[in-house]
Amino acid sequence: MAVTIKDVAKKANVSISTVSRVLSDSPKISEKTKKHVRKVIEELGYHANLNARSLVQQTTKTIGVIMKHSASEAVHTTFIPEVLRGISYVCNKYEYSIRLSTGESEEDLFQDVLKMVNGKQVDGVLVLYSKKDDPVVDYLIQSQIPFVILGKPTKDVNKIAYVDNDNIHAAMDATQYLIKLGHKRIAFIGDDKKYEVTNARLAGFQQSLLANQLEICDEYIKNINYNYDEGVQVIHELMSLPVPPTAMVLTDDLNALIVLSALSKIGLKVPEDVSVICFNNSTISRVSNPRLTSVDIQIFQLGYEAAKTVIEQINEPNALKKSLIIPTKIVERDSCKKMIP
Amino acid sequence: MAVTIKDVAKKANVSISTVSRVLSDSPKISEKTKKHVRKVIEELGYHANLNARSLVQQTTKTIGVIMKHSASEAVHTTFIPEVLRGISYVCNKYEYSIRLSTGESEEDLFQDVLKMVNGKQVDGVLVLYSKKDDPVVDYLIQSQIPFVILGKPTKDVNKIAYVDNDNIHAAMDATQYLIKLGHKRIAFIGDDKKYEVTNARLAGFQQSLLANQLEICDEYIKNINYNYDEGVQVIHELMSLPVPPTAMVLTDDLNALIVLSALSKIGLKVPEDVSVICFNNSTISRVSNPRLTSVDIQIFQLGYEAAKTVIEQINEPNALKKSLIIPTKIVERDSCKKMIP
DNA sequence: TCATATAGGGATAACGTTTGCACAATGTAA
DNA sequence: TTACATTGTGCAAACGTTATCCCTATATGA
Repeated sequence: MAVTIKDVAKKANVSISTVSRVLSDSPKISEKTKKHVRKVIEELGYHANLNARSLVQQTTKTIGVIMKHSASEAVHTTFIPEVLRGISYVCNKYEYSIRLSTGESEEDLFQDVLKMVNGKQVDGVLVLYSKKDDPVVDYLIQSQIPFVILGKPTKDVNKIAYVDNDNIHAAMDATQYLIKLGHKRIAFIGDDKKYEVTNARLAGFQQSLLANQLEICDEYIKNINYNYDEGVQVIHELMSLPVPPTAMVLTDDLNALIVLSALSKIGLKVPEDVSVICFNNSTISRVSNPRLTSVDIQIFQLGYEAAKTVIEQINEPNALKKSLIIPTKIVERDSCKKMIP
Repeated sequence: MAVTIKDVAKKANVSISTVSRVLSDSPKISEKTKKHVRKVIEELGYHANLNARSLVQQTTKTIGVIMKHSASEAVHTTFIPEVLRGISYVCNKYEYSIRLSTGESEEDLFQDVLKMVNGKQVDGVLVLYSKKDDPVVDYLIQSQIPFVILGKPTKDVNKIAYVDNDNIHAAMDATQYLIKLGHKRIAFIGDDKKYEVTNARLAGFQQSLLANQLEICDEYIKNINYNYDEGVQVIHELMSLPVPPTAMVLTDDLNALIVLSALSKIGLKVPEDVSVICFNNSTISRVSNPRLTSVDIQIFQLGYEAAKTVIEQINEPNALKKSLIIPTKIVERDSCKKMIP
């Protein structure tokens, strides 16, 4: 059996209250006693049982991190490790730990969240995606637990704390970037339409075209679900159009990698024949061939701020549900080229 | 305040023991009472406090997953999401949940493990890497907690349960594959030498050369740490050798992607000028340009089996510390070519 | 001298469960 | 009728902490 506070108390010849106070470095205990108790703790290799502590303190020092359900194609993205890195960084700093959702299907995921929250296993929750009619978010609101969404909520925007990029603007910037290079026929290739990011970016793309009096052509709007064959198909459709696009906006760099390959397969060169700009600026953008001009959404920072916001919400549950917009920046590399008129 | 078992008991006019028994579907309770209590539970929206349960049952139904420390470059790999997917799958099935390590440095990581294990927050631990002189593993052994390593332990192989590929053999296969295509000058580019995988693969590579009476040339052995510039540098060094290699074995497909770009940068084509085979067969291999011939190490399966083994160890702590070798398979794509003599 | 702070630490009631034991009510066998 | 299982339920002791209240010296001030 593990060594408990009682064992320490007995061996140190003090009460368990004293040991507990030493643990929390209470000023009510003399330095002498502290030193003595600490020595015994050391000797016995004692470590507090955090479940017991959670039980009485009604707090777990743990946040629940909800990823997309694991059957989703999007979990392959380099987004996950990087955002986790940002979250870890903060959690480590504030001495919080992470409980990860394991749901395979959306329903599993929901049950998982239920268990975490109702089971009092977490003090707050961080949802790494945003989509319409998400039962998870509805439940979180109702449960009153502190939580933040990484992404823009689809409703109750004022009641929910969130951390996001301004994806509409970012997409406008990206599109504008291509337009400035002289491109007029620009395609948009998104990923999973279920999630809000994709919609926001599409909206930005369209607004930018409108603002520049360019025609919005439905045939230029596609999506790929991180699947090679699908990518080949989409590129085929796009490039065999009577008037094919000369540039593309991609919402993810893994998809951009696919597009790069698909274009090469039909003998088209980037950026000579087609310019490509993508979102995320993850490692992939930096190392592909050609290297991708990419909208840096600062994934680490997103995770960092999101985690920080959750912890702040936990510590001040009645504080304003503030939302944070992380700036984006276009990182120019080798995948875009000026149109020769 | 949250609704507790007492509230349910009161409202249902039964004792808390009865409610508890209904919760665990004990045969000692009549169907009638069960139905009634369940209805009350539903009405009140009651859900057991899992901390309290953990405390009395001395079990958490949670496993701790230890990644490499988050400052490590390797966390960018597509390995993480995929292995997490495998782990999630199993955890979900067995109703376990995941607590993730958050350590940024190696020391942080160690403290994190200490906290998890000593704090009784997990029933078992899954270590996602293997390296020499790892205090984490030493501690896990000493603490007697069930744990498994994903990778080959550097010592105490018989006392530690692990799940791994046969990396030596896999590397031999990969090398042999190139040799069969007629290559005689083969380079090896690993990643972080700190971890055991890299060493095993290097060993396999060298053994294969030996077995084929090919010279092992130190200048052909390099490594890249998921960094573009480093990759460019390494490729430069390699290809400006008096006798440059005609083929390469890479230990990671993200690194292979870098190599692809670096080669292209100096005007060399894959597979025409240089053949490339890599490990992991993650999404990247499938979508790069050219698509990479890759050793499929079955990442999902690794995660799946590792998690399953931990849970088995938890349920039967005295069972043999069995180890599992997940088979590998070369997936042929477009990055290797027969040498024209 | 007495009254009164004050510092240091002990007892004990929570926290929300599970579970071994006791026990009442009912059924069954002799 | 008595004795004894059987079935269903309640009581209360754990689990390992924290936190509130309380007590006892000793020091301080008048």
